[in-house]
Amino acid sequence: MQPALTLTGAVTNALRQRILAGEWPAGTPLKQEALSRELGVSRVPLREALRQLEAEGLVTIADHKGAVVAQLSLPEIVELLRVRVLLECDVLLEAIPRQTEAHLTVAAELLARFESALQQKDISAWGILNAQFHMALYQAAERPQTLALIEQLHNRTDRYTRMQILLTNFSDRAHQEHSELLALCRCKDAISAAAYLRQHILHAEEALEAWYQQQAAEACARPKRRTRKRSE
Amino acid sequence: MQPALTLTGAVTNALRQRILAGEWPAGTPLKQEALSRELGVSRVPLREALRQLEAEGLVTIADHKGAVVAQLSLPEIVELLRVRVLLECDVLLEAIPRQTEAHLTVAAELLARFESALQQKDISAWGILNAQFHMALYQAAERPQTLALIEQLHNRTDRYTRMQILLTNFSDRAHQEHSELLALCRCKDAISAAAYLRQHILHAEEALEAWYQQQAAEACARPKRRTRKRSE
DNA sequence: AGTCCGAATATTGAATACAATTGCTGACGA
DNA sequence: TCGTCAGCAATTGTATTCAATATTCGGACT
Repeated sequence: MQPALTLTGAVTNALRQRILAGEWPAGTPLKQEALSRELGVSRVPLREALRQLEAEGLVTIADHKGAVVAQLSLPEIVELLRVRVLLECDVLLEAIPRQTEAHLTVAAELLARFESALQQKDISAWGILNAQFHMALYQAAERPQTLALIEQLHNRTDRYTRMQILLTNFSDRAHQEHSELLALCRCKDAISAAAYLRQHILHAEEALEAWYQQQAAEACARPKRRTRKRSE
Repeated sequence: MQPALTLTGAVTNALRQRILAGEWPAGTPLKQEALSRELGVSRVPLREALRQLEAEGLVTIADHKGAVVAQLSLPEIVELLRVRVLLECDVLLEAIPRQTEAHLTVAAELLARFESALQQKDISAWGILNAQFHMALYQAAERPQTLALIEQLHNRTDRYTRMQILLTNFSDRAHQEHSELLALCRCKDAISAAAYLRQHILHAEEALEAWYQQQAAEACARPKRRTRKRSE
């Protein structure tokens, strides 16, 4: 994930990171001219980066209208989380018997940094560390293609699950669940770990649904509201 | 999937279709100048299309070296087929209770065209119809995100499963399995259908493994062989 | 006042032009 | 004979320029 040798690659990574960090809310237009000037490149590599990110599901491009940060509806998020349950549980089952102490140490390390990020309310760090912790658990499965798919799913869903954590004060629960998950991996109880992981993801889904309900209620109570230009 | 309003979109679709049709073997270099001339566009939209296809897993781009048609090793194919088992079975379970007569009719139609394509040894049509048949069965699940993921997985794996079918004379078996699958959907036996689908995909995997073994043996027996330029 | 139309502006799409990198060829020397 | 390295050709990467489409804003008309 270093700067990359080509500008297109560098821009792709930079944009991906900034989107994942939540710098722009979902739906924010990504103007080619403005972004390319800001990044100090021409529009050509920027456009290529946007195409790639579109295929990754992070931005949505409408012909002749430009790109916006991808937006997921609640049913869409639920779908993707369900896919994550299927893939991540399967991979975890294969990973646990192969996990060495080294793997677990890496995961524990990430979990510690995750906890400190939670305490400092460092939202963007949270999302990254959460994904990295999950990935660390799966690494031993040695299924790179599947892991890449899972990573893409995280990239698409983490912005939303993170939002849920932040707004529902589930930080404690999230950390506790991660700790328990790691413990189950340590004692090689793959079945229990997979079941627990399933619940972990489904909990996030439930909390997110509840939050959406509340959000919808608020939006309904207050009449519609126009958004104005963002300042440069 | 019509010509698309922008050249980038049109080129993306055209290249995707030609790759899926097997026009170029895996590993074939896709020269920008040659392809853009052939398609009657400049290199700009072509490059954007290649980026998108790379994110879809259909081509591989190496910096400053160009794009090649994506190539999967046997373990990678096995991985992706396993993911397909997980996703497709899950979706099928949800689809069957919701399938109407209309859904089943569409699937039956595709199956018939699939059969005729098999008889005519129309390889490229085979692959498309196979994927479309599977998709038709899942349509009723109303999980568009998951279906899109499954479609991408088909795009990446179908070239290989098709090859396996062609070279192992499993055409009869493939058609028979599809018929049986459709029958199980008709009698709303979701559990059996999912189990059968699982076996269906795993059969393809086994046959493919066998073929790879044989292929490896041949390659080992015969010394290496240089490939020359393709004619324009 | 409100709505509809049209020119001006902003933004995206694509082609051309230019720069940088790769790899090929062949001469040179140990 | 083999390796090495200079220089050229081929290819990709990026910037600039031009064209097409969308949006905005102002004014005329109902």
